[in-house]
Amino acid sequence: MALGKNYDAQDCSLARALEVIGERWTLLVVRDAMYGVRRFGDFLAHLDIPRAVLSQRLATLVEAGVLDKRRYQDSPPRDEYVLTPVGHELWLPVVALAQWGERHLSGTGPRRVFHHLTCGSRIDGTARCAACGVQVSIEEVEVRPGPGLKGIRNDPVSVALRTPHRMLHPIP
Amino acid sequence: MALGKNYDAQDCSLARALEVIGERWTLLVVRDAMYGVRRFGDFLAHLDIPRAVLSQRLATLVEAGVLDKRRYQDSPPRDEYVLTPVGHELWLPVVALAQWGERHLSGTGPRRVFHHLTCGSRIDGTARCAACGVQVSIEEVEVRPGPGLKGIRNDPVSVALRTPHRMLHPIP
DNA sequence: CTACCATGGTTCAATGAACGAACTGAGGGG
DNA sequence: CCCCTCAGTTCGTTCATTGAACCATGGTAG
Repeated sequence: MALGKNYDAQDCSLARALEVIGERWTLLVVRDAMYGVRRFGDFLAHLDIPRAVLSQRLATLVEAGVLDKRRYQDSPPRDEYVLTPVGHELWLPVVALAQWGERHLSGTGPRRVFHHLTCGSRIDGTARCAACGVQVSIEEVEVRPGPGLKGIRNDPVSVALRTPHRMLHPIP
Repeated sequence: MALGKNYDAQDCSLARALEVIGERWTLLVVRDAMYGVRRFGDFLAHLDIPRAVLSQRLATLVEAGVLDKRRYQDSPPRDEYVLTPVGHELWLPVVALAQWGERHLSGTGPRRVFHHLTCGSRIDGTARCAACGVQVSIEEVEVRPGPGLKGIRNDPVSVALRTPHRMLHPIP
């Protein structure tokens, strides 16, 4: 779908949020960044998204302060996109939505499961650790493949996520 | 914006969720339904959305089981759109996103504040009551206007929300 | 020095979605 | 009989997404 960008008439924080992360593909780009995807080519291969759209979305997210674009080598010059602290805080909405989708729209059980690094227990839709009972920030989380995962894709990101992986740590 | 509808290549619960609530306007329709908006004309006036788009979004949400369309009077025949239990569970993602928008994108402070009906304390981005420490479902919540609210709009919904209002209860 | 490759884009024509104004249709009410 | 309301549908224009092709930078191999 195409989403227009603005909801000018809405005096509402949700509308402001949607102007940043409500465009098509944007929240999936953020999800990938949370997994640790950082390079243009990896986003591209994992998302199956037109290059022009990815380019535009990354620019929007950088401008909104969700991603930071930074040089990680000079020769040849290469930039990577990394989540800022503002981006980290999208963790809560993202888990909440993913859990809703898992509960009501996915026939097959969870595709990926989030675990608390320090205790290993599962994290629920409010980003709380079931065992510890505390709010868990994204830095303390590990993704593991779940029973509903089909594992059809063979891009580097999908391959890396077939084994447990610490959130935010670089892929591949 | 326009969002295409599918993310076929993504084997991910978040992608499934976005196929339902990720289209332009859809999440704002859900938010309005949470406020208690039920009639076509009220959504229309409050959202400033093209009629054809609203019509299509309502149909999608009904089909996905988020809204229920039901006759509430026979003469003249009139239908209303009401959130289902599946729709109620979008409460958590919606507060989480709204709170993120409020924290990082709204200059002026919260536009609307959610309070726990039984104790009156504020509800945070994980839908927990600050005082009671429990998870609060949408049925037990009241919206109140916040300091950042501009109050420019004069449609029936905006007017009704200028005073505290219990979530899900019919507007106006 | 030249050819080729990888990465990270931009450009462009075609398709599809959103927009907004006009129209339809069912059903009162005066 | 005329007019009004509510809930849509239809339609031409504008705008976003798509996907293929192209470009630019900087290695690297011969």
